[in-house]
Amino acid sequence: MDDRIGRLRHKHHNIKPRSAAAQDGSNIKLLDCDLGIENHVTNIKSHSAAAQDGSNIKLIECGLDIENHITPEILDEIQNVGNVYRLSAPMGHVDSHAPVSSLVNCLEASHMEEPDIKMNKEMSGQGGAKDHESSKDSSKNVMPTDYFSKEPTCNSNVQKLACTIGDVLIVDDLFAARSVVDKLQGEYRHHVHACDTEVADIDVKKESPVGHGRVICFSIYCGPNTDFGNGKTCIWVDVMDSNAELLGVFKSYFEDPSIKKVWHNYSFDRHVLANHGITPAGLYADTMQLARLWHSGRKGTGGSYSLESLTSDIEAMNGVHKWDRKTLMKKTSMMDLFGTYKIKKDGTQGSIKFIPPVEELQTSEALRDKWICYSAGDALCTWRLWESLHGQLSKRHWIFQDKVQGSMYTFYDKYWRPFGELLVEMEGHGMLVDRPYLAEIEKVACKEREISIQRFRRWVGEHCCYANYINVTSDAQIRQLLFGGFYGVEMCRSFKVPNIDGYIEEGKKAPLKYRSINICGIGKKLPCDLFTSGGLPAVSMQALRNLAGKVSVDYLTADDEEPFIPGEADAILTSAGAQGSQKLDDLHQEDLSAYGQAYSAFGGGHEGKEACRAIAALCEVSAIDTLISGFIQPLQGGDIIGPDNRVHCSLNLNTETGRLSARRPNLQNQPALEKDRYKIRQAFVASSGNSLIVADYGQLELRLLAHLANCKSMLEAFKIGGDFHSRTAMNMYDNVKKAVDRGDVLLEWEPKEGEDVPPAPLLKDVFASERRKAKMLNFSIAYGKTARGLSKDWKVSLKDAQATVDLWYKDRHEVRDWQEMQKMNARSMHCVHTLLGRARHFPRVSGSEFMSGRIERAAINTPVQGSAADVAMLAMLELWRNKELKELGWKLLLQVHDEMILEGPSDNAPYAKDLVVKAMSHPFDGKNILRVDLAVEAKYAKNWYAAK
DNA sequence: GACGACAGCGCC
DNA sequence: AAAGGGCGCTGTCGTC
Repeated sequence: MDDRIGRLRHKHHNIKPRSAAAQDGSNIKLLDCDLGIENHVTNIKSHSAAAQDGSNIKLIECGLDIENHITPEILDEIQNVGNVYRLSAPMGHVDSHAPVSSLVNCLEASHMEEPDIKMNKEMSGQGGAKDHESSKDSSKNVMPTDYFSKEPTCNSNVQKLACTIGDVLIVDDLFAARSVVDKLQGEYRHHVHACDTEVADIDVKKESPVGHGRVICFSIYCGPNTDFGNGKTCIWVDVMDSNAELLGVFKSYFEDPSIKKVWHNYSFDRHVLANHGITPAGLYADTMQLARLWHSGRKGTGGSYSLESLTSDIEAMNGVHKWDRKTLMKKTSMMDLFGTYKIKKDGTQGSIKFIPPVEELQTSEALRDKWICYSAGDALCTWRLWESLHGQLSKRHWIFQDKVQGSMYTFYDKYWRPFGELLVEMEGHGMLVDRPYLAEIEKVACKEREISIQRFRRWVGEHCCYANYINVTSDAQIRQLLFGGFYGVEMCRSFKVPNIDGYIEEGKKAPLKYRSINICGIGKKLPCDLFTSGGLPAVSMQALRNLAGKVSVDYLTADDEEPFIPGEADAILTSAGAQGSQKLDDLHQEDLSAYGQAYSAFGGGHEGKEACRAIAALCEVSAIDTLISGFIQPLQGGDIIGPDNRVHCSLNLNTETGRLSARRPNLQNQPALEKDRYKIRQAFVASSGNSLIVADYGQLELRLLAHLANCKSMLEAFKIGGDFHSRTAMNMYDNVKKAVDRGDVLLEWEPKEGEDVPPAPLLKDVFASERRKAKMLNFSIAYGKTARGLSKDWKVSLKDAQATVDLWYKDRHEVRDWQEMQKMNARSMHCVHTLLGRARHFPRVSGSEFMSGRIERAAINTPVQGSAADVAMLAMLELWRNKELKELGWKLLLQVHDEMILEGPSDNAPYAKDLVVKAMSHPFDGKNILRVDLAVEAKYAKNWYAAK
């Protein structure tokens, strides 16, 4: 216990006499955030006076409507004291789950530097030489709190490194290596060890460290109270070239599970070490994930989660001991240390910096010392960052189920540390991809794409002489063609395009690689109701569909080729059959309502139809294009395919809500079944003798919303089971309910033995539009979608949309109350919490009570999405730890938020599937503590498509 | 040629 | 003024 606790105790004594005066039963709670002690006080005035006398008390009012208990004058007084925080909740939610307890993290958080108000996305910029995980590591990036960055950059300023060469024990022979390992595994085995590697032969922007990258050196630091000779505390080991065998000496050390190792972005180092046959064990902490837990929203601050960025953030390093902070140095980026300007031909200094290859840094006589300091500094910085975040997270209460379960560091130990280990294993396994299949599919897709392009060009040719030059994947060119002359788009504009047929410009003798063409508007004012954020007419799929209508491109008339539908015969019947009949309708009935807005803009008739068909062809092109360039091609690319023919994406805990994200490639956005016209998911297969189990949660987020809001109607609907959206529709519309009550329609129907036709029509058929709306609302409401947005989507008036929204809330008022409460939390505490007690912090809006709608929507969505992420994580840990599944040979490969994919032997797949379902539906240490059941559906098959 | 902004789109 | 949360990736185009 440090003196901080002592001070707080003292404060607590100050309060006590006053709280004793609290007699009238009013329910105001005082919660000392740092200690979690609750008092009941009524005498607000004396309490606030206590605060004024210099003590640092936080008053929290919770579980009731504060205005009923405190007069405005008193409120003013309290708020003038400073350091007063309050939370109020609507009446009727006194007992609620998150509020009382989950304040604590908010209070901690409110002392932190707030992110910039803009919630702009971090671009996918990649960091230094080795940061596998995205970490903005730009040398241009100067953070507001970065007082180190005032130092001169570049050149040989070794002092500014975290350590000097004199601190570093350089290990480059067997004798030294063995003696160091002896100390690490002997004398210092109980220390916390920070480790870091430097890696060559990898392009972190493209390649996975699984199967790529070679360790050329590594560094270890295990605290200041060590001595590896002559007072040296840092270890740096050269394992390049002739020293490669030294790595083997450290194998037992890295694999020793009893030695507590801290890494910054463990995933990367672990995979690279695995390339050398070393399987690190003893993960004690990953400072990158600690930092995410500490504060999930650093994206907008100008910094991110790179070691450099975190160690230069005074708030992140706040937990470092005082004696250490004096000498605290941030990690300096490679660019600052080793970047040099290119010299142009004329001898002047260029403006582009470049960094020599890491091998050169390590071997160059001039740079080697600096390189060693840099590398050793990484371990040192990681250690200090761990120390700081450990200290800070240890002081934050972890509250789950209204009880303090420990600190947020406890949370890390219990969940995110093992989860981190699990994720790394999953990355290591990867998914097997059937590349020949993809190649086949690509041919067909390209052919279909070409047909649609020709269709479109044929039509364009009637309006523009450069039809063959137009780049159909250029938004700007399409916009120019369709909207030139209207909506603020100039009439004509020139574009630089590849000179495909050798056009020779005036005055030139030979054709140039590029030429410019002049694209003018088609001269008809097309209606436009979608615009980009920049105010220009949108040419997105949605916008083009509005113009084209539902007409589809008919390949048979365009070409003698049969349309290609890959896959099994039964699947063809379901998907192609439906589309086929749609086409026939269009042809035979001449249903003009199928044509979109372009029809009348072109005066109807043949012209109008042709315009619609052409724009539909363009839609087709863009749809096929995204499949080819986004999925089919990259999955075949050598960049991401490992030596084992498997794809090893990286799985990151880098989201605001605690969901996972996947990168290089993103396996979480593979086309879904309905839209997967080429069945890309069939390319993800199990290896020989194995199957995939794909297990899905049913309506996970909605179930959590029902739980969190304690919504009677929703809980009831889930309890009864069946089609949730149909039930929603029934509860929204009286006429639907009556029809159901009368037995005219069925809510849902499970065919029983000997039945093949339902005894009455189904709700989803009879009241299709009602159910569609209900379904849409079910998803939208949790995201905070407004009536305004719905009115746009549904093309109805704001009033009508609002009325429909109100219908949804009719029997779900608890949801509305709960959402209001989350918004209030966000407003007053600047944070909200998930089921497991993780916090998400929101930026303060300076000098104004105004809270942007975006923050409010995030506030109501985060507990839902984040809690679902918590449940998914718990489920994964259950699956991972399940002894039976392990013995049967099943491994987790991928998670797609509410879907788990495992691979294992086909012969026990049916049994394993049941184990998976059981584990997932009871993710809380084998139990389900929620107010709702967790529905899980699972299948097994040889590939991802078939198992869905 | 590299980089970043923008638009757009895939998933849950 | 805009008004659905959370991601990653690809393409184009302007700029340096």
